Amino acid sequence: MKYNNNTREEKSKENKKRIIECALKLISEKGFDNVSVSEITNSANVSKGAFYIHFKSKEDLIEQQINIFYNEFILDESKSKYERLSYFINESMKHIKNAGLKMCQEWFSHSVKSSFYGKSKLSYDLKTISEIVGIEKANEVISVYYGALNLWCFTDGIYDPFIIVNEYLEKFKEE
Amino acid sequence: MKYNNNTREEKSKENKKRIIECALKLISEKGFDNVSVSEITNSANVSKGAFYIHFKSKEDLIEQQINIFYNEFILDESKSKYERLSYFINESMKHIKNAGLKMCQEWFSHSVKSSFYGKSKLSYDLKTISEIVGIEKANEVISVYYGALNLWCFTDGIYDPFIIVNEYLEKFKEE
Amino acid sequence: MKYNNNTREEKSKENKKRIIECALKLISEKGFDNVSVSEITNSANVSKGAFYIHFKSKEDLIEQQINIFYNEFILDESKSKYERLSYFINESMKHIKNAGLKMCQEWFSHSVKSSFYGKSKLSYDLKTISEIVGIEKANEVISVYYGALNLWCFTDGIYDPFIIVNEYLEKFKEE
Amino acid sequence: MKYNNNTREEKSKENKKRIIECALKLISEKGFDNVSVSEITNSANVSKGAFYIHFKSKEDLIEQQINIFYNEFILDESKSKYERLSYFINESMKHIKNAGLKMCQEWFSHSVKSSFYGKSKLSYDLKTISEIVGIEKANEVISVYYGALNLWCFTDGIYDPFIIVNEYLEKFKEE
DNA sequence: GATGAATGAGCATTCATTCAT
DNA sequence: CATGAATGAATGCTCATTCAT
Repeated sequence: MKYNNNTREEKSKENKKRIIECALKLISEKGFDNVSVSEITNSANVSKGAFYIHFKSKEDLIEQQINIFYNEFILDESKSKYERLSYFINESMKHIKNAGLKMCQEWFSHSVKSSFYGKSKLSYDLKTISEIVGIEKANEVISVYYGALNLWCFTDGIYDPFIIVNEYLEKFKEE
Repeated sequence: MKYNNNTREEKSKENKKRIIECALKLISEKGFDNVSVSEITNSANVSKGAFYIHFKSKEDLIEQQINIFYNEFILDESKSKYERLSYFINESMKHIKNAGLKMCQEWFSHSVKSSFYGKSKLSYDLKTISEIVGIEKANEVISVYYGALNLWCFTDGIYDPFIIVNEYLEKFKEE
Repeated sequence: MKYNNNTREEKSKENKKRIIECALKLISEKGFDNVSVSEITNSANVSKGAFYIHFKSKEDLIEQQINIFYNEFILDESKSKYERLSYFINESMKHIKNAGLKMCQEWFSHSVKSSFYGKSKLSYDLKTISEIVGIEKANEVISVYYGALNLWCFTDGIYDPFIIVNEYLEKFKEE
Repeated sequence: MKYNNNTREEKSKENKKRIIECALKLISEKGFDNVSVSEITNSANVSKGAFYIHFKSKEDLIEQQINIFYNEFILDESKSKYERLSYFINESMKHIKNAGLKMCQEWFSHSVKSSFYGKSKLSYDLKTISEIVGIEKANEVISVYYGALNLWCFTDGIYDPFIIVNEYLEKFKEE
């Protein structure tokens, strides 16, 4: 009985995982609004009903997943201000670039309208960066960081956010 | 005869104007995707068909209007680098803030996915700012500028883009 | 479990059957282009969405049904050329007359524009008749056969295709 | 005044002529149902209203024009039965082939549903052919003739109606 | 006669969500 | 938990026709 249950639970988790994987793949290819629940469930080889077992709604999926951008970085307090700032932002950006241009565009497009999700990453970034450079400078750093990502998205990948951000970060070297 | 013609044309133009006004109002309240053509025409008191006399499609409306963010500024060459940069960016931002937070969010959301429209503003901004501070610094300035607007959008208006950008621009005072 | 499944499946099949029945009835009364999906689903007492579970599109319905005119006949090789030809064509015509004048008109109207579906019946007829009378005569036989059906359609049923065709077929008696 | 009137009338007639020409061109390219009144008037460089001065409805246009297939042939009584039959049918078919495959498909598609127009050509053909070969044989001749045209339409022009019909007509040579 | 903006019913199709099985 | 048929409101868009000018 327990064994069966475990199997069931595992299958269920696998289903959810597969739904998420397929959904993210499709969303990053076509954009959230242009992917239907049917497409997701077909591609994940589960029923439409299964989707609604794991997610309250289609929105819920993206809201659960958008945290892909919101990740924990362990900051080593022994490093210099510049090193920590650079580490945090570069790691974050690697993470974002990894998810792909389309996914980042999707994230901007979505977050900009629905402040809640933008906020969850934003407030984490703000908190982390504030701890390093103080609250006054944090807004500017965030601006450059988000602005560079924007440029990357706007130009369909032509502008490299790493270059812009790291050039800007240079000025924290001296401090 | 000519007069009559004018009246007809004028009525048509008024209709188009009213459609645009109502559309922008609704879009800035609810977001482009959440406003239907029916809603727009109902609110503008014209028939659905009338919409398609003036706009090729629903997309066409926003694409015609989104240029609101793309504005020409004549820069006074006698001023200092800082003054010109500050003037250009602050005037642009005024323009954008005037259109409203929702409209700016809509613009980000739309532009980030369809590089074409983003590009038309972006390339103009880039060209103008490059002329003032040189191409190397322009990317960073744009990053801060767009990033600050982003922050404004992300936080539903809590963060003031003017403060962030102008604080950043201070460093061009000395140059 | 199996039983339940059957019930569900059966209901679904019944729905599809009812949609087809109602659609054919309406189409034969008003013509394909003058029947909307709404009319069909209303008359079949199902939702509009249900239609699209069973058919990819409105066109798909007629394309699935038009095969009513394309039927397999087993030809007894021991019979004479005339007997086999007569049997094949008369059985085909019975089949077509059964579907009704309007349906046949619909079929002509549809097939004549979209060669694909006309072709599927045509190529089958051609192949079968060629096997009996040889390829040279087959075109003429087909012409008479299709022409007689045309006459039937053109005259809203006044001309009897059986008479025309069978009179023509007489000449194969001697061969 | 009179002169002006004439000019006006002439212009009006030219307009109608141009509308018809453009309409037939478009219809023969795209099919009656797929050509809108707008397309016709745009292509003819007249206003939409002008269309409705000359034609009661869109249907009215095709109904006025479909007579392209219904043409008078003067038959020389001194010729043989075969010669007259061959002349009449071949001239008719030339006429039809001239109008184009699409137009003929359109004619079949339209006539088959609306017996009236089909009948006008049909009854003329029937009358003429009856006068040559007698009423008993006329149906068969018409069947072959219409059937061959059908084959031509069904196969998108692959089957040559002239060959089929003329081969069939051979048998009237002896008579 | 000519214009063309305006109409608005109508269309095919989509899709997030539900729920009986 | 899982299924997938069913729902039906909603959507963007078309287009024959009208009519004030």
